Amino acid sequence: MIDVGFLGGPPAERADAAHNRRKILAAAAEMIAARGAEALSMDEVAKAAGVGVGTVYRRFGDRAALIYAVIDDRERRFQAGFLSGPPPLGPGAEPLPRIRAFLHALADRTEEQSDLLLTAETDSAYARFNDGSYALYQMHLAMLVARLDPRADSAYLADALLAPLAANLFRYQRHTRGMSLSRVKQGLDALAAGLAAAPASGSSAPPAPRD
Amino acid sequence: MIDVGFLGGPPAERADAAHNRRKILAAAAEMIAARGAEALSMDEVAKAAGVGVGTVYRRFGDRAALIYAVIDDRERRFQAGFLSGPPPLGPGAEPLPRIRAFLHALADRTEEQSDLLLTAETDSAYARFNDGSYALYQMHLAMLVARLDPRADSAYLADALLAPLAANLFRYQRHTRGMSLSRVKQGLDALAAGLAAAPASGSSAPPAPRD
DNA sequence: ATACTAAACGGAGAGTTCTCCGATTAACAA
DNA sequence: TTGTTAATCGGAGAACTCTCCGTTTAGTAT
Repeated sequence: MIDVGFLGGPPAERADAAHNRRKILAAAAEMIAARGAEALSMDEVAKAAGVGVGTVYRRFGDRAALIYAVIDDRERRFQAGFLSGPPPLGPGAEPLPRIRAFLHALADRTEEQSDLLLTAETDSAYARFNDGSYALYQMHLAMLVARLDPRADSAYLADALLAPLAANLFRYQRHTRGMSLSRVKQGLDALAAGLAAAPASGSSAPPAPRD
Repeated sequence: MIDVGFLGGPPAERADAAHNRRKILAAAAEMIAARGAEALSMDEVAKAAGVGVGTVYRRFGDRAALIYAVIDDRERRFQAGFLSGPPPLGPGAEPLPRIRAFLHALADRTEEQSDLLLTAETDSAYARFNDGSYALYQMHLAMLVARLDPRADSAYLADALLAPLAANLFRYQRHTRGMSLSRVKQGLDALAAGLAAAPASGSSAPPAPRD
C-alpha cells in the first residue's frame, strides 16, 4: 500500500500516468462518497476520470486494489499510530495492553470503513492479504505475541487475532446480529487475554522450527 | 442446508421442480469434480442439466448456494459426527477437549473442500453465514464455551474461533505461507486453551445481558 | 529539431452472474 | 376427460469485471 521505494526499484511513473492516477483516484473517492463502495463501477470511474477503462486497470490492477487505494489516507494515519504514536498503541507499553490497544483501534477503523473493506474483500478472494497493510498488521501482532509468550506460534496467532476483524464477519455481527462495537472489543480482549494466560501447548522446548 | 421440515412448512416441491433440482445438482457436482469449483459457470451447468439458467437460479438462489448444496453430503456426515458421534467429538467429553476435537475436525473438512468453500465464500459476502451450517457450528461452539466459562461472551468467542477457518485465510496460510495442517490445528488449540485459562475480563457479575 | 523507443492509452469484446416475464405445464377439482 | 390456476420453465438481455492489442505519446539521445 505504501511505496517503500527500493533503490533501483520500479522506474518512476511517467507524468501522464501519474496525472491519470490522480484523476482516477479523485473520481473513485467522489463516487464512493456519493453512492457507496458497492456501487462503484469501473466503467463509470473511467468515464468520470476521462480515461479509458484499460487505463484504470493498468494503474490499479483490479477493483479491490482501487478501493484500498482510496482508503490509503486514513490507513497511513492508522499505521503511524501504532508504529510510532504514543503508548499504549505505540511503542513503550507492555505487550498485552499494546495488543489490546491495537485491536481496539483496528476495530474502530473497521467500523468506520466497513463498507469499503467489505466490498474490497469480497471482490477477490485474497484481496485482504494482498493489500500490504495486512502483512504489516500481522507482523506487528506477531512481534507482540512473541514477546508475550516466546514459545507460542506467534505468526499463526497473529492471523487468528486478525481473523475476527474480517469485514464480512464484522459487519454480520454488527448489523445482522446487532452486536455493539464495545462488545466486539471486549470479545477481542478476552481472546488476547487468553494468549497471555495459557501456556503454549505442546512441547516445552524453546521456539520450535515451524513448518 | 438441511431441510428441517417445519410442519405446515413450504408446500412440497412440484415433481418437475424436484426432478430439475436433482439434474442440476448432478451436473454441478460432475463439473466441479472435473474442473474445480472456480470454473463452475451457471450457464454451463444449466446447459449440462438441460434446463434454462433461470431454473438454476430459482432452485438455488445463487452460485454460492449451489456450491454449498453440492457439499451437502459430506456436511451431513460431519454434523452427525459432532452432534451424536462418539467422544471426544460427540457428546460425553469435557468442554475443552470437545472444542479441540471440533476445531480439528472442522480444519480437516476445510482442508478437504477448501476449493469449494473458497469459491462459495468469495462469491457473495455473507455466503458463509447464510449457509445454515455456520449457525450450527456457532451454536455448538457457543454452548461448549459457555460450559467452559459461564462468564464469557460465548457467542462472540464462538465466532472468533471459527474466523480463522474462513476459507480465504485458511488457504492463504496453507498454500501461500506454506503452513502445515497440523500447525494450523496446534494454533487453534492454543486459542482454545486460552479461553479456558483466562478469567473472563470485565465485571465479575454472572452472565451479563449482552447487547 | 528529429528520431527513437518504451510506456501509456483506450475502447471493443469476451465471458460472467443474475433478472424478468411471457409461455408452458403439473396437480387437482368437477 | 376437461378446465383452472398457480408454480415452474427458459432464454434474451442488463450490468459487470477484466483482457487484448493497435495507436499514441512522453522522455531522451543525437
